[in-house]
Amino acid sequence: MPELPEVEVVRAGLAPAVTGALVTAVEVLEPRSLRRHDATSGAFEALLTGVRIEAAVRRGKFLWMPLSTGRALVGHLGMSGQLLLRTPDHAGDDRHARLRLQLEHPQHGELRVDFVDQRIFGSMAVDRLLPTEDGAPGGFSAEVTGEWAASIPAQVAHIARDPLDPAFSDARFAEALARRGSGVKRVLLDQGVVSGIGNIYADEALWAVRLHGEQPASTLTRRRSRELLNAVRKVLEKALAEGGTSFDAQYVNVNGASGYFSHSLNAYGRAGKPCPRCGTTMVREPFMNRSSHRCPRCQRLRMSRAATIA
DNA sequence: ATACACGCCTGCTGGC
DNA sequence: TGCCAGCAGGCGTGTA
Repeated sequence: MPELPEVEVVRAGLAPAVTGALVTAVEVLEPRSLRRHDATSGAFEALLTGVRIEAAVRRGKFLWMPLSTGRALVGHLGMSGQLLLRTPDHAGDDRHARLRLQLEHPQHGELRVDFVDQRIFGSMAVDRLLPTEDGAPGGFSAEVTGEWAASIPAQVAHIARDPLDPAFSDARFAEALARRGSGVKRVLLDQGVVSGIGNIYADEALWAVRLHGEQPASTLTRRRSRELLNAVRKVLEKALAEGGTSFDAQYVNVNGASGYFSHSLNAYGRAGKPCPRCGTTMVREPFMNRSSHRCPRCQRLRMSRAATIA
């Protein structure tokens, strides 16, 4: 399941191929992948055909491509989504191909972008762009000039900035933790507080700072919340560095899911295995219809402000 | 406002 | 061998 690092790898791979490209044809193979497209503004195909792509931008796990029309093509990969850059005549396993864009790029010629999504949790949509509240760029991209620069798709506007965004406010993150009575892992997964973190990197960051995911967020001292945020950044950057090395710049097989297996994970998926730090057998526990992974010795629930003990 | 349950989805795995 | 429950889990929506 792609989280921030995987989506950034997709964005970075896509950007050079789609920036400046003209959409020449659109094929909708699976209408359910357009669940988040508001058809009252026009049909998906019609809003894209003949339109130029200006850039590839990302905030958290959301990815969008500003268009010459002033709108944006927004994508979320969900659990199993991929955006694959292919040659126009690519043939192969198309069982899970949901959407297909034919592009004409001034330098690279004809290209094809396939939205492939086995579970159909992901989606694509053409959405309108709104100005950002703080006037800062809406998300991360290499290109920073254009009408779209300080804007965000309507359906992404409620998502907080991610921890790698220069405009992310560390102070507001700390305040949000201090206000919440729920477990710190829930808060990490709340995309309205901080975006880009999913189950895997939440578990990894919590392990790194020896925190129990059910530790009430409000019991963390400022110092502890700072340590947690630093750990989150470190985990995301490490994954990004590892995931970003394995794709070909020309024809990117931008695979959000496969990158995970090359990462060295300390907590996620390690139930029954020794904690890399202390050797204690790690456990898996039910959490919000999924699982949490932790070391029962390093990551204990602490009473009150004792959460400061590392 | 915050918190939590639920539905959406497919394919793989393990138990009986 | 075949069937089915369980699991993977982000996000929008609905309810309290």
